[in-house]
Amino acid sequence: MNQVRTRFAPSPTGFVHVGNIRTALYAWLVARQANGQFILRLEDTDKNREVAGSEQHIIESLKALGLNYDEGPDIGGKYGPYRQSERLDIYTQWGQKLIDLGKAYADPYTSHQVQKFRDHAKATNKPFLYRHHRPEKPPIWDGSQPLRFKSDPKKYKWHDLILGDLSTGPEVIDDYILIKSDGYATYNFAHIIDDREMRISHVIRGQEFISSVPNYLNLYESLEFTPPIFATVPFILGADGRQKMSKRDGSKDVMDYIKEGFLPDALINFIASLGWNDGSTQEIFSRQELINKFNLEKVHRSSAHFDDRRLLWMNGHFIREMSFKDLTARAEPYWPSGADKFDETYKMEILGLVQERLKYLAELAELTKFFFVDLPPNPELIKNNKKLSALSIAECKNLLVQARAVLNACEFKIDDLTNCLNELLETTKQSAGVLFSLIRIATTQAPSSPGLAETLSVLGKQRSINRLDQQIAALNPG
RNA sequence: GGCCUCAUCGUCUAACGGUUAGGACACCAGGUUUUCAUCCUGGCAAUAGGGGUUCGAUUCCCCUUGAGGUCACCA
Repeated sequence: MNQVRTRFAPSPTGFVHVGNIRTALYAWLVARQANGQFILRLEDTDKNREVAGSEQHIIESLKALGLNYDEGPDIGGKYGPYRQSERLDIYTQWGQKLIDLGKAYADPYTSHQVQKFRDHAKATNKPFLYRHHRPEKPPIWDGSQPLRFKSDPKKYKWHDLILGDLSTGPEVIDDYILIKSDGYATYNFAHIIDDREMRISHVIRGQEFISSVPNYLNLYESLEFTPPIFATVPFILGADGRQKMSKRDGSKDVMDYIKEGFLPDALINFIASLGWNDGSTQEIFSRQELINKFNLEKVHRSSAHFDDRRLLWMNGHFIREMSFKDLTARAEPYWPSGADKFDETYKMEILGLVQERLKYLAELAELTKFFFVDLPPNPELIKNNKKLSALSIAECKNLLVQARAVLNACEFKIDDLTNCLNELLETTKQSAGVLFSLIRIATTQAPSSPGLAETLSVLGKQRSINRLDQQIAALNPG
């Protein structure tokens, strides 16, 4: 019936990490599933913590992941402005209304005095409640003092789509600050006004807010607002830490994952399944499947750990599944230096060989370097190779000389190469493990490569023979 | 300390109160004529502890333990 409208409301204090982006993703999925709207709102009411460039960075991150929003600070919308710093007069009006209702008052204490109250509470191991110090005759609010909510402590029971039925006693209700002495509203006030004015239907946010909900309920009542639907998403914890993932403990900027060549769809799939599952054993979901199947009520109540290894696997899976055309476009920025001197056909052949072994696109450079530059022979590669340990340098050299002769007489098509290599196995009486390792090292100077025949075929005859010659020349027995 | 939340393999997770507690990642072993990767097969590995309720508990209730959040003129 009612239009579904969800929002992502970050504060511009830096980048967006995986924990943040998950609440954004869930909100986005809920909106898209219901053909509703997804809104970006910037909670920039703390000038001290603001980090320049954050807004752009957050927008860039959402776009990179394909989490498009219908209304936001850069694109506007029917219920703007979408930066809280531009909505100050709205908060002031509602603040004044609360004063008129006898539900808000000016805080007469200095922050030093309040701190003393707080210290006392702490020293006696009691939770701090400002309302125990509520002034009897507060001054007229002139904007220079903080404006506090005059709470009405009582028990609350409410429903959370994820956590279920929740309840608290009156002891958690307090007189909190609505508008700071610098004129900016606090989150606790601003988001309630904005959610109302922006017609937000579902408030999807992290667990850190759960203990504030009863206070919000108290304010909704005073304002005679119908509360939105709540969905409280648990934390994502760091890989080995138990702490909530945050910017402090080194959690990565999602843009870093994008830059390393993690695919948006893989990232979305991975993040969505961190704490959500449709009840089946399905692991891989397309974006559309996620939209169709996502359900807030199936989001876990417990927090999940972030495990890169699973992300790596999933990203590799998406890379292998993607069309070659898409891969070509995505891979473009990741070629090793020097690759631009080669033609597209050559690059495409190489990309075809490595598609199944890329875990993230930034690996492309390292994996394909030898296709573009002649690396100097590295004696360590032969020396450290287990299969080659039984051979002397002279024997290696001899085998390579024979290989060079046969390959030099070979057409460099896959079939021809396979035949030549098989012939070589018979004449040299070597196992494939030994012979092919040797040739592979000589022609690639890399610890690993795609299959030998494929690699040689793409490398081409001249380059391959040259490299064999180089390796042979570098092998000096004794 | 008060209040609140959470608890299945190392990790992500499945299981109308009835399953040999399933799948995936990772790891280990084997296979697909070299390596790495892919793919296939197999293996290792969990219901935090204790009480109830019940014919029967991973599942419902209570306690304990452990973990996290919150008690800001931060969000």
